[in-house]
Amino acid sequence: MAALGAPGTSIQLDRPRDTSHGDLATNVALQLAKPLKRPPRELAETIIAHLEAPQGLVTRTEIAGPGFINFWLADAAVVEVLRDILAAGDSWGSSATGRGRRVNVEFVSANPTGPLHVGHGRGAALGDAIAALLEATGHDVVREFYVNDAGLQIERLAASLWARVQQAAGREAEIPEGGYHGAYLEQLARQLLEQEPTIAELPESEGLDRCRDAAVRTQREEQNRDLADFGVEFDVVYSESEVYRQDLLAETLAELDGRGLTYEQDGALWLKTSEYGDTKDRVLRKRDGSYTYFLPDIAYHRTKAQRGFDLAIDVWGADHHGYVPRMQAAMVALGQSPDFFHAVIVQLVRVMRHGAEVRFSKRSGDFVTLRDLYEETGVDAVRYFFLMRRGDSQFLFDIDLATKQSEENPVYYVQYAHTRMAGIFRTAGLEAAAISAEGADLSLLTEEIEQDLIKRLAGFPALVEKAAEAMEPHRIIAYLEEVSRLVNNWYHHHRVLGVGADLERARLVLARATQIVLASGLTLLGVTAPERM
RNA sequence: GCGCCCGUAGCUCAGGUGGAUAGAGCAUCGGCCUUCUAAGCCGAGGGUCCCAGGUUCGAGUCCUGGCGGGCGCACCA
Repeated sequence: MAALGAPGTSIQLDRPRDTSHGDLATNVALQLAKPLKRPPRELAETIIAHLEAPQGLVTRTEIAGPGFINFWLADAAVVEVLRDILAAGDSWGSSATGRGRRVNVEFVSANPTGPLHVGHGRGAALGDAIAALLEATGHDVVREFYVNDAGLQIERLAASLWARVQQAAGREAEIPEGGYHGAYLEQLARQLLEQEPTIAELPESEGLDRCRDAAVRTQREEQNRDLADFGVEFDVVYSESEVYRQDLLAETLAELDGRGLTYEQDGALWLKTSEYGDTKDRVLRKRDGSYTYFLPDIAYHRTKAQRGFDLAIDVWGADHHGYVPRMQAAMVALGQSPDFFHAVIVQLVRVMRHGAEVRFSKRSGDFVTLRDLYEETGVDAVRYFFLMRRGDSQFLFDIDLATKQSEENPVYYVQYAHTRMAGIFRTAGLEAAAISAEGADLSLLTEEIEQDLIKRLAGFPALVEKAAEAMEPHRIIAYLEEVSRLVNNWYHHHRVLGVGADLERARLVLARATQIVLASGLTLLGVTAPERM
């Protein structure tokens, strides 16, 4: 660069989309053309003339198009990565870029007022995969579920159940305004009455307490079962009632006040969120003296910092996206860095069944639950489907299609590629984990498809880092499908077993490396990597 | 009215943070099973990347303005 009169220029090497443009390419000549006032192709020639590449690494360079410089790597150099993959095994793809960073990933956090629906499922799949990606990049991750077990909704739930208990005892009672009509409360009421026949005689306030506890507990248990069967487990379940129990509201209020960020107006207490990017200030304490739901939420997120997390990620449904700026503002107001709080928005899932959109409403008691969905189509398929698309893209889950065509589901395509590798080892009587690259002559892997496949496998760790950084698990899916396409093609055209001892040995290494990458990728997504199908 | 997200093949969607001829799956059409699983492979057709300007050597990607869709705009949770 110095020879060109542009010392200190950083050269960025990219992997071209089109393999006919080489293994690596740089556009540096195009970028320098203007400041140096020289034609880009001429610059490219000068650059190549001054290039000092390690012996035997680059086999060919080319100036292409308007001035791209393309490089081809020697096959023998490409192939060496297979030894690293086999040596690393399951940890291939992991890195330490996030070491020392404590991350709290909060997701699902469904109100304990009913079973989980498909929208929660998308949040569960996404949150769990983001957590897995962060773990793979060395972060110290806690998966957290926040329970809104206090507040108006819960009071309505308790009142609804209490009414059901009264009805079950043969008394007149009505579900209150805005209450819950689902059949599960009738069932629970009968259950409570069976366990304790006199429960309906209790004074109302005591009855409501009992109903609240029973409803929240049974709903939480059911949600946990639904999630566990979906393959999602939480490290911490944090209750809103805990925020009240520890009197964190007053503490939080005092801290905000101490920073001079609150003021009274119209009899209410406001937080100056507009000073931190929100469109307007928000009320913390209403005119009637009660708190808004915003304050306990701030207090709760404040605990995440107090509990030692460096980063708090919330996976929220799109119906809450308008809430992001004020929470962001509140955290900054409390002295956190602007990137302490990060909301990942997941669009609501629309569900299509029998050609019509299924409307689900908790209060009417008519909805498609997450469990319904995965019992019908399988956990692997549902999780894969939820992660195929970016979280913020709206998408339509057609149950009939997912069920009817389950055999053509893309998840099976990737899993099948994995089982094919397992099948090779099974036929050869080999234990997959025992396959080693030691002493194998990998230079025999000269087929173009083999070289392409190896180059893709080599890119896995970088991809995991990017996907983790962007919190976008769907990138893993796109990658896995590409690797599967390559390996299925390879499998179809080239045999591994019975092609001569040395070549067989080399190809077993490639098959094993591919299996490792496919299994790692699927695991990150929470999808199984079966040995047989 | 204001804000956020989205608009890419018949359908569902990908397209690192601006690069070369815009991709996949499904659907359609045509080939391929005596060989490690055909849940597969090979090939074909299919595109005004919503529209109009702008920035740039280069725009699906960035900026502005429209149009269309979703969601949100409470001292409700």
